[in-house]
Amino acid sequence: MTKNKFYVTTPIYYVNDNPHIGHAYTTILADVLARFHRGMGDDVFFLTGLDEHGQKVQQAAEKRALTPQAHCDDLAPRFSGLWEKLEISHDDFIRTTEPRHVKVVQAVLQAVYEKGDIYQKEYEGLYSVAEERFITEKEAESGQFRDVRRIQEKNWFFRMSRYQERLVRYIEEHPGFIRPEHRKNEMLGFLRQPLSDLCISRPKTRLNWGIEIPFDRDYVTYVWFDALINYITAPGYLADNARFGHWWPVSVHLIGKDILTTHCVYWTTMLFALDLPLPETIFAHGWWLIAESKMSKSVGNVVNPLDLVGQYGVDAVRYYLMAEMVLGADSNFTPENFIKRYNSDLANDFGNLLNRVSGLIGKYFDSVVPAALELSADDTVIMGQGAALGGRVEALLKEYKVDAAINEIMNLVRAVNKYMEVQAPWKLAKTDLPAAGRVLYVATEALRLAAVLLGAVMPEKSGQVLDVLGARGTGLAWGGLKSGTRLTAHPPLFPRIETDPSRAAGSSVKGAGA
RNA sequence: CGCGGGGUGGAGCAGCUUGGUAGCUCGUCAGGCUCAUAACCUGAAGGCCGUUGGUUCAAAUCCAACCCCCGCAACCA
Repeated sequence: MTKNKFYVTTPIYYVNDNPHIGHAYTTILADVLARFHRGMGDDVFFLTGLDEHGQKVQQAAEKRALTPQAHCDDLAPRFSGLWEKLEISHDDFIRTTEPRHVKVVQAVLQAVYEKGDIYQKEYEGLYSVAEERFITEKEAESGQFRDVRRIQEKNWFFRMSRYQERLVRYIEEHPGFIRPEHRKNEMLGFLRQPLSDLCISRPKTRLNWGIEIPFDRDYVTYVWFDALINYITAPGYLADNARFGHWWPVSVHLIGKDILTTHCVYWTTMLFALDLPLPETIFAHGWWLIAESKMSKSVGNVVNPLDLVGQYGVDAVRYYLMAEMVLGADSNFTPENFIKRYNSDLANDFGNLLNRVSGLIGKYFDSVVPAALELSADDTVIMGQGAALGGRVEALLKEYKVDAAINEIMNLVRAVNKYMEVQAPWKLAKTDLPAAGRVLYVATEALRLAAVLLGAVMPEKSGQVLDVLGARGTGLAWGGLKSGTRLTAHPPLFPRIETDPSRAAGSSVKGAGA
């Protein structure tokens, strides 16, 4: 069996930003894909990190009377800490101020310069001091930019226009390159206009918190040839050829739809200039729309999904974000919606199923997993569904249909609940104990498979289920659950969130499995 | 005519490529079961598949026009 490699990235986030649901969503998505691929036995490299240069960082640092580096060092843990809390399993966390990155950026600039793809010219345009960038006429008209002035400045430009035709051809010849499909069309539409060259520098007089351009010490490079390069720095470009060759090209860059052009045009033409293969896939997901509560302004209850982590656990939030959003489309977040999904999927279907089987095995088999000899036709149906699940989930994930993959797993859980109802092992136990044991084995084994697959989405809760079943580390083949294993006691996996105040008051959830 | 995506029972989605009983989850109503976290299972109600024409024996599915929503049009996940 050959190991496939899977290299996944998130964008590097701007260190000055406050981490929010968007950062978290992209990163959790990357984590789920990484964990799924690890589970399938693939060789995985999962990269995330921080963009630490730029004027905003410089200004913020000045305000705090810190060096920019000290400022970054102080802010970086806001992200790395959140990732720890969200159970993110990245393999590398790159910061653009690290020497390994600075080296690569300078080498890349030098190489592209020598190739003739970087040149200097006088640029005149409208500049927004507040936004730290040149803006278009149209943007200026919008009136959304403060401190707009027309300035002239010599800068270095990347000859991006040169690669336009080649890029269009590449996109057309590689259907899976830009996803979802409509984003590809968007890019092709964008590329119908002539592409101009990309300004990649800032004079140090205006900005010095950046990477110095090796062939002109009066300038630093500005964002593109800094930030985007991180995707090749981390896997070892120019530092470790064997390692880099193993990982590159990246399997998928996960991005928000707002930075589509950056990745599909700027980054890819940079790669052309470097004679490197393009990413296999650039996937742009949608945004979470946080519904403003029109009805209860007085309460001011705009809930950030991340706030729910403390209350209901990181796994529940990860599950919700992954199951609810159709990848690529926008989604609405509401607390009501979250509670609905939590209760119906996690508490009622999944968590409760664990209670059902562990309770019955406790009652009739002294908590020892019974044997399953000679499966009936009904048993075989469940077994077949369970055994096929891994393949189905894998196929859906290859299409980036995370919500559908999760639904597929939940379908097995629902089927097992139904199977239990039909077989009624609590009745069988009174007349035919081995038959009851057989049913309970089949149900529990199917639950185990669901838990293994859900491990990518809910690492902690999945682990808890597998611990109860004494099956941690088992795989996707039917039969991972061993007869004779003693189940351990456990509290309800996902206690219901009680929304009916008449019930919420006094009724505490009784500890099951005890 | 700038380019593109979409309009499917109360909500969110699938189906459209390769026309032929409109499917899933949630919600609602009724029943069943009683092992379980008032959970689980079954059944029902609810859709002229944006509008109008066309092709066809037959269209949510193909074609045309129109209406509405959204995205992109050089850097906020």
